Amino acid sequence: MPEPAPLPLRADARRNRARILAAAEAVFAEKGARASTEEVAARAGVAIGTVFRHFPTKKDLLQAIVKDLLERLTGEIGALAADGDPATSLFVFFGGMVRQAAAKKTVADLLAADTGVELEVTGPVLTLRSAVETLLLRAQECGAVRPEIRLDEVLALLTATCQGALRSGWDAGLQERTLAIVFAGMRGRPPD
Amino acid sequence: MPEPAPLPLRADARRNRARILAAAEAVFAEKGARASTEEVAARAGVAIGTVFRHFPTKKDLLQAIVKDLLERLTGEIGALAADGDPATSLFVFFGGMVRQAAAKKTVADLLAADTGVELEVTGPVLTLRSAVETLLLRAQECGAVRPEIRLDEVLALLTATCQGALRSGWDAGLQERTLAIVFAGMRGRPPD
Amino acid sequence: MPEPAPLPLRADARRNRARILAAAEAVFAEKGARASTEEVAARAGVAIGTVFRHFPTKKDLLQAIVKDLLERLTGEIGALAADGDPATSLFVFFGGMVRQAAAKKTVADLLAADTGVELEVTGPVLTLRSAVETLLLRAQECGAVRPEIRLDEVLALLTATCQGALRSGWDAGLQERTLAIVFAGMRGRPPD
Amino acid sequence: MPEPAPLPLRADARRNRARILAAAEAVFAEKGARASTEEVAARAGVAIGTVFRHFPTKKDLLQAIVKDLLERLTGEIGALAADGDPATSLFVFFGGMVRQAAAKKTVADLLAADTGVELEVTGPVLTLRSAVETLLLRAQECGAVRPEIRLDEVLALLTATCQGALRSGWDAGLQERTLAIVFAGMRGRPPD
DNA sequence: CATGAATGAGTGTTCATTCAT
DNA sequence: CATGAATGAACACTCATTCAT
Repeated sequence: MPEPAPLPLRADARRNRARILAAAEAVFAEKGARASTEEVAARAGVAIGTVFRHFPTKKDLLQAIVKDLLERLTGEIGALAADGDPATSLFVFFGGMVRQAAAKKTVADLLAADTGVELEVTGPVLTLRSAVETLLLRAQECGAVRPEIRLDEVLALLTATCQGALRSGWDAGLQERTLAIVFAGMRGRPPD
Repeated sequence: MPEPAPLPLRADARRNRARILAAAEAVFAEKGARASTEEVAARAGVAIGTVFRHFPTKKDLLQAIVKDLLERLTGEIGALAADGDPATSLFVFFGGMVRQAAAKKTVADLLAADTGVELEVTGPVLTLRSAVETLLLRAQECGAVRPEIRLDEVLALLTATCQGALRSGWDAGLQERTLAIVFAGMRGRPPD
Repeated sequence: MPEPAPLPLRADARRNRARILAAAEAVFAEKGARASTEEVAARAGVAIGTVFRHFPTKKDLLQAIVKDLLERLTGEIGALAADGDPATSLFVFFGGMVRQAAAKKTVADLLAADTGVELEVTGPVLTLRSAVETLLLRAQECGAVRPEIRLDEVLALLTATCQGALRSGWDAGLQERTLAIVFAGMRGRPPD
Repeated sequence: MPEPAPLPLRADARRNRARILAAAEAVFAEKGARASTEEVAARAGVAIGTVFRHFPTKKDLLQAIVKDLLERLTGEIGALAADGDPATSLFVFFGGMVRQAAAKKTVADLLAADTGVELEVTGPVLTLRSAVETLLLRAQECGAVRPEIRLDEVLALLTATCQGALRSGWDAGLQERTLAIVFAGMRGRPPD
């Protein structure tokens, strides 16, 4: 098991780490995972060496971004599970994620990216899974999603739709109509 | 308009062209469009110069593969439109494509891939579109697909599902259950 | 000593040889010695193999062109020596060569070209030398060129002026004014 | 306008930059502009990447050499204009340049070379032009150069003679005798 | 003999990663 | 710690030359 990320002590180092992560998310969102590490450094306003001090390989940097993202998503789901309407929360979350995937390359692209390396983020992914599961179960309890549908299918549809939205540049209308079909499939009846 | 691919005349050249295409499809399927042209050459058992004689740039090679593939798909659809049951043909084709995407990275990955270059294959894509349209209209005529669904959504779902299947490595069961949900959405009623 | 160029027997081969030489002269005149042999073949309307059958290396091809050129020049000088005015023939020849160098890259460029290989054309060069010498001696006899000037200087000035004209793209006026200065130097008195 | 060459700040980088420039001048002087960048790197004792960090393209490297050279020449002329005898300064400079061209391929070869790319060095060239103009005007004022001769002809003769000296390998004696003729043409009377 | 496909060493250039300053 | 210069393997592409058809 890799060391659990020793937090840097000096304030400027922590600040740099954050700036690098933000820059990396922006750069990779814009240009995909093939953007060069140099560009991330430039956007972050630090030297290339600093990036590699914080993230010894490019893979580490990508993993860190994805982990951040997964945690943020898990948080959003938690909020929905606490306050949201059980019948719609799953669809709200699902739709939001797809809509944002179309804007940022990050989510879908990095989750299964064409990096040539496998990003190891199983931990955060599992957490996300169970967060989504909560939404799913609650939706099924009130009949908003057909009972035989499992978590795996929901996640499969989620990643598929994100990838599709991302890579094919759907416009807003197409996105909504496509989601409507998927949601109808999950509900087991025509869109309203 | 660039010259429409000067097909080689000599038998050995035609053989090599085919071997290169096959090798390229295999290599890019396995490692994505970032695999090197050298590797394609090696797999084809030819020297690097031979690859570039047949396909002057890497982009040309990728385009050739995609074009081949689109034409093959269009052919399959034609057959279904001729002989198949209107109510199921669309689903048969859709499912088949997703299943094959899971095996080969080619389809979805190359169609909108992270190549850094835009592949110009609009012609074959349009042909494919209208082939799919035929299946869709016929399915709608017999009530197998809800009438308000348009071609664009079908294609969006198709590419999304292929991408998902491809990039996330769905197993056969998951694939079928996911497709069942999508098909239910298109039919407007629960899966049978 | 290399074999004295075994003349090809078949008529079509001889024709091809001539077409290749003409094409090579044109191509190299236009684009310099770095133009590809493929381009020569294309311009000649033959396959690349045919070029290499006639001229086993690119160097051989360049040599052949230069030799041709030198022989043509030697011929022109012979004509001038036979019919021309002794006082002006040298200047006529000199000027003509520079003017043509400006139009064609051939002369000057190939004579000392940046080919990376030394073209071995000593024989034809010696012949050309003695042809020019005739013009020089006759010019000196009638006082049109200062007596202490030697053949080497004339040739040096000739190649220098050709190179200059060629590589720096002099316009017609500049060419004439520059030649006037050189000729004044050779005559030993101001230009008329 | 491209950024004006971000001069490196660190001492080792400045040292490397200088070594690369020196190596490039030597290599290109010896083998012409077609020598490979790799060879420059080897001669400079650095890795290939270092050359490209300092000069992002081969063209940039060539330009840097030429610019350096032009500035050095302009400096020499400035010194002559300040201290030298007006009647001889132009000839001293002209002769010096030709003599050095014979030793180094650099000057003439790179100024109008067969590089395949146009080197953009108009700025430094213009500066050099006006420096030479100073020498010319002063020489004409004291009757050492005929008044109708323009700057363009002087420069034309200069580049031509450099090219000639360079590409044909004149020996010292030939060089001097050839220059004597050119100078006689510029003075309008026989060499002394 | 002509053809033109195949070869493969070589070129300019990029970029993740290391390490001296 | 940060910096940014150095490294060098890798890549797309070219072209003189060879050789099967």
